[in-house]
Amino acid sequence: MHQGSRIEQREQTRRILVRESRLLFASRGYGAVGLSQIVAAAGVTKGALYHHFESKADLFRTVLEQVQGEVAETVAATAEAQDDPWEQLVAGCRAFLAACTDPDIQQIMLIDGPSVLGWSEWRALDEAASARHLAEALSGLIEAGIIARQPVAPLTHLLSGAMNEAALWLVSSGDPGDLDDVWAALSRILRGLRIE
Amino acid sequence: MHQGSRIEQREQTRRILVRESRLLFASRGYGAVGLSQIVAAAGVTKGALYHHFESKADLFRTVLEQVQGEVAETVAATAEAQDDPWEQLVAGCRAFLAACTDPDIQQIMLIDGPSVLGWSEWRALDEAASARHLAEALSGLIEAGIIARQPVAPLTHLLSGAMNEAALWLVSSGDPGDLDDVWAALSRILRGLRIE
DNA sequence: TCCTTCGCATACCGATGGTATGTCAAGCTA
DNA sequence: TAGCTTGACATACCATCGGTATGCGAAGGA
Repeated sequence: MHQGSRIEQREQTRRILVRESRLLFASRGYGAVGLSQIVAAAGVTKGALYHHFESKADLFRTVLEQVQGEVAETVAATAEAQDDPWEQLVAGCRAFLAACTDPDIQQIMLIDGPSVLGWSEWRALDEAASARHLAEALSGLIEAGIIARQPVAPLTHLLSGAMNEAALWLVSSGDPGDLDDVWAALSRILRGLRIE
Repeated sequence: MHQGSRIEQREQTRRILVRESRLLFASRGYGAVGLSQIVAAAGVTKGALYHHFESKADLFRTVLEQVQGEVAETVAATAEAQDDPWEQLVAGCRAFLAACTDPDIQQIMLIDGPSVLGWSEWRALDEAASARHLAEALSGLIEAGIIARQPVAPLTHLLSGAMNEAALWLVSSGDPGDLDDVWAALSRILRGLRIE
């Protein structure tokens, strides 16, 4: 069991706690998961958990940051594969929508996140991970004269909220064909932003 | 204390429980409110609470339905004051945005709702209260040839999610002038839906 | 007037998140 | 390498939580 140096052991324990709690939070929801289940799945005790995290919510925050980081990375990579700034926005939105079509990611990032951490803190984390890129893309397009000059923050949140809710609906609807319909509608909205 | 007939007394106790728990849920959030605080504020005991509701989540559901009902009523009344179907949509969206710019309503309807009841149940309640009207308005405008023919459900959720998130941001931003900016951006999106 | 019903209070329960303390190995020091 | 310190946990414990079982007294039908 115990092997490796202290910092290696420390990081491994922490990684296992994050990994197992992420699985549990995703599958059953934050409220329905007890610390006892988490530490049992991780093969440690509550002492270890509270040695690494200061509360159950703090552990959840770490998990949420990890999930948001992965989503943001995927979206950024997809967007950067495009050359044209407009195509970057479109590809990024499409990638975000696709990434959020994962029940585990939804449960942590969209459903429990705001309730557990409070909306303002959730917003700050989302801002740092994803929304900032969207806002930058939009303001770039404004500077380039592609879309009408306007404050970016409201538009960012309108689009972000639209995609979040649409992704949640997509999963609950069950019909995979709905993804095309959602994307068609979102594309129409995005296209409507362009100066004719 | 005890006065009136049995059904009057019953309904009064129930109303007080809903009213007080609504205040607490709104101000502190579902998770941070204990049943002991609720029954203390209502001047009853847990026995009374569990005589009327089968769980804490069940009580919250009743509160949520009340909040959603009030919002839906306000929105519907505002929309119906307009004659033109397009103006009804615009006025309804504006009224919804304004109604959701209330921290108490947000905490219950937008933040805790999906987490406490699960997203699918929250969606069903929202559908029954508000989203159905939005969907009907949109499909009416499609039939009238005002906006492009397309599946209504995706568009409904995109717009609904956009307004929810925008309302949350509005409150956190603090600047009341942002409401105009959000409305301008939302108006642009709505206008973009029209067939040119 | 008796008796049933029912709205609610009281008393209690297991489980939960959180804490205080104990323990033993890793790693520095001499 | 003996001894000491640090730190990564485990163990034991606690207050409070949501939830339940039971008791009780008034309302309302017989």
